[in-house]
Amino acid sequence: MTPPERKLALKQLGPLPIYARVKAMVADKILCGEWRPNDRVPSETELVQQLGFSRMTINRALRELTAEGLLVRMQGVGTFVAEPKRQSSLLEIQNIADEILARHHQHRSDVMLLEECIADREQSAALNMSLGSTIFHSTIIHYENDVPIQIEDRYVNPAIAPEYLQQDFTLITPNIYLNRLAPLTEGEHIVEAVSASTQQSKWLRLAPHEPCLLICRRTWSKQHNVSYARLLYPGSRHRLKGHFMS
Amino acid sequence: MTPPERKLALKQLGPLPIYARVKAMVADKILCGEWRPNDRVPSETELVQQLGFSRMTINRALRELTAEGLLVRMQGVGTFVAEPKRQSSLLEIQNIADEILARHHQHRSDVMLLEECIADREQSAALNMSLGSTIFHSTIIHYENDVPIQIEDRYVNPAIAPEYLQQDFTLITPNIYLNRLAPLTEGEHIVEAVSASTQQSKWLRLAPHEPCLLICRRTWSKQHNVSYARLLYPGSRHRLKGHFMS
DNA sequence: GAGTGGTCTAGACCACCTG
DNA sequence: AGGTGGTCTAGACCACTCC
Repeated sequence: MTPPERKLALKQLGPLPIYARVKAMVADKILCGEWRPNDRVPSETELVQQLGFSRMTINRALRELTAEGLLVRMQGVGTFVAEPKRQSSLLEIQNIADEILARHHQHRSDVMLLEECIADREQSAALNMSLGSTIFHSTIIHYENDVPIQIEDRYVNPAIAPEYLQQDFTLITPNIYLNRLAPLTEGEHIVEAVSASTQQSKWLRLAPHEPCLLICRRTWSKQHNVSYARLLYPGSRHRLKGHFMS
Repeated sequence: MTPPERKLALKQLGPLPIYARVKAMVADKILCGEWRPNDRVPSETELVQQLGFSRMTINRALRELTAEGLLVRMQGVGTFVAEPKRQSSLLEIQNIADEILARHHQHRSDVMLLEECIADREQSAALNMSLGSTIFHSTIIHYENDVPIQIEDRYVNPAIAPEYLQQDFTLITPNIYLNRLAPLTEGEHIVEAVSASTQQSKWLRLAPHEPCLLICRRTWSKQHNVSYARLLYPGSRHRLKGHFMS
């Protein structure tokens, strides 16, 4: 690709700021395997010439990718693709339907809500969108042998999954559906213990004051923020387990 | 402090780059409590005038502090001190004292119990010892700035740490002590949400029915099972966070 | 409209590494 | 010496929020 074409391609990537588009381009080459670990990445000067943006902008893109662990930089030497990180089983994104089937139990889900909504502060922050954007929202109850085991509240970036509201989530979980559209490359979990609301208690058939495990999971596909899920489990019916070695 | 003095103070901070010194100054004011959560931080323009550096430099400092979670910024509104987060990594075995010190807070612990006991079914299974073996047991409350944040119930294999009962665990955490004796090579976490007992509620100063996060952690050193810890956190005062890439 | 943060530029100087 | 990343500046334009 000649420099002007490359610049054009970057410009077509959407309304993202330039540094973000440069990040996306570089991350893409790394994640799709075109640039392999320990490969040398073009220098800032080269990218300035190739892409036609100022060095500060290129520098910001590469600096942030370094902070995110995709690149390694050495002053006086150059910029290189980092070795991929190890992953932990505790953090595996598991599809709840598969998890239940693996226990040889039956999985069923009820879709309680499937709507367009306006992102509030928490949701917009989690999806990295501006406050008041239109996003998709689903609320689904998952059952294991007819015992409710999870309430899945999911907020989805409509740019990634424009047909989200037309899906039948009793047949396919949002997790699987989204993974087909945009294979996830990155995720973040926050786990905490909370009390359930009255509505949630009813849906999960909880004993009074029964504690719940709340897992807030944000997922990315390449540089795009795909969805934000709040998974609520009855404390008595679910645990998270993880194993690691050093 | 007048602007010239402030700039001087920053210059004396050492050979760090300017943006890092600005970060340190701002972080310092937040962590020492001079700027409290939700306080407004001077705008970029104000800092440019007060400190005499260019706006790009100030911007980088504030942007990185935002990424680190110390600040929250809203376009058109301003920059504010973020609510402190109490969270730890899902992946790493962290020593709670270090974790608290990393937040620039004070750590203190009370030893409530330090005894020899007979392993019950759960404990013997966790330590892979026979039912009825003699094991060591400690119960310690950890405080962050005098707020109780964790009850650590730990069961230890006496073969690995014969002097366990003679230690002063207000000076060194069991975690560190054991790690020195037998560096851990393997671990397992089980995370769940539970209610606290009456005694635990009292120790942690919990509101009625406040849910808690329970982390049961087994650790190994080489082939030897070292200890089994049950870490109980108030749900409102602690989260677990994990990040991964594939 | 005034103030805020978000971004971008064109140039500059420096420390560092390698030939 | 020449290329690399690391930093800094002075100015600019924009989108956003609040009054």
